[in-house]
Amino acid sequence: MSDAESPLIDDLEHELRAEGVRITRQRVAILSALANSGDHPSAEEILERSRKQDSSVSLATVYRTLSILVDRGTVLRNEFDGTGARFELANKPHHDHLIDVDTGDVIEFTSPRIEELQAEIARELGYDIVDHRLELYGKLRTRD
Amino acid sequence: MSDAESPLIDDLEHELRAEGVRITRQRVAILSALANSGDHPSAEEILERSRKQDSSVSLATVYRTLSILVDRGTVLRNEFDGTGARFELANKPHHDHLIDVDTGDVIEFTSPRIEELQAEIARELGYDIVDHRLELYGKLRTRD
DNA sequence: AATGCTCTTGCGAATTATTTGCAATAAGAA
DNA sequence: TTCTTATTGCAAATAATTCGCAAGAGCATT
Repeated sequence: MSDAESPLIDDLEHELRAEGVRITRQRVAILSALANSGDHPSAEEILERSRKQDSSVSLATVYRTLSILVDRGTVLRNEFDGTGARFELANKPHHDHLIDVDTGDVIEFTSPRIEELQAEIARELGYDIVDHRLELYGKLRTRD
Repeated sequence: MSDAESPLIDDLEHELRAEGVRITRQRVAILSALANSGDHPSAEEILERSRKQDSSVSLATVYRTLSILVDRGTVLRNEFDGTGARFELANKPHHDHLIDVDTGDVIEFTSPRIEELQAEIARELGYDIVDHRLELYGKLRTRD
């Protein structure tokens, strides 16, 4: 059993260190939890998952670390339903979300056309977009 | 000085009454506050504004009433920045929002093209859209 | 207008999600 | 190893919203 981390975690650590962010056990555990999550975990879920690697992680540290990572753009914060934020590593290309209102499942999608239209609309209104949020809430189409 | 309410409030009252919702002083005051607001007030702001008409309104009642109105589709709930919900009467045609990140101003816009694309994307993923949220966060374009 | 059944209200306490103060601890440079 | 300073865990503090409950209205009926 090696202690070797994944190249992804390794890269993130180096980037962070380069910016003067100290690499603590807890932060590595949190980054790992995020890196190993294919979904969009809440702070509470990230706490549970990172504790498997380092049981000393506390919820306050999860929040503090997420805050740093979100500010740096390393992590994306989403607020899908209004019941707490959900996070994901920002190592994938930009995408928006479709939330299944029945199951809570989150599906990622991209639409360059929509992005273009957004920029166009903002431009017409005299603005430059600094961020945007597009969420579709849907029900699985059935043929009952 | 007449006590006559606006036709809008009047209509809303009738609709609500028809659905068995009791029309209380507080509810009328809250509806008026919403009807007279061109912006997107928070629950706290709606409390202040409705108290001008009926000083007995409490924050709990504002929330309870908003909840009823949102469920009925009479009022729309937005969560722009994550610091509390903002509400607006749903008597205007559908629109999305562009939030000025510097001033907090909210500009409404519509884009039939984006709506179409959203439906198309959902359809391709096997879903029917039941709701959606599109928010653009922008900075006023300047020529400094 | 008075009655009564039921819904609504105000109040304060309870929740939920997140942030903060503080003393103890650990990173990382020397 | 040592030292300086950032980071941590814990518990208490916030912020936004919801809830329990007894008192107080709606409104359909008389």
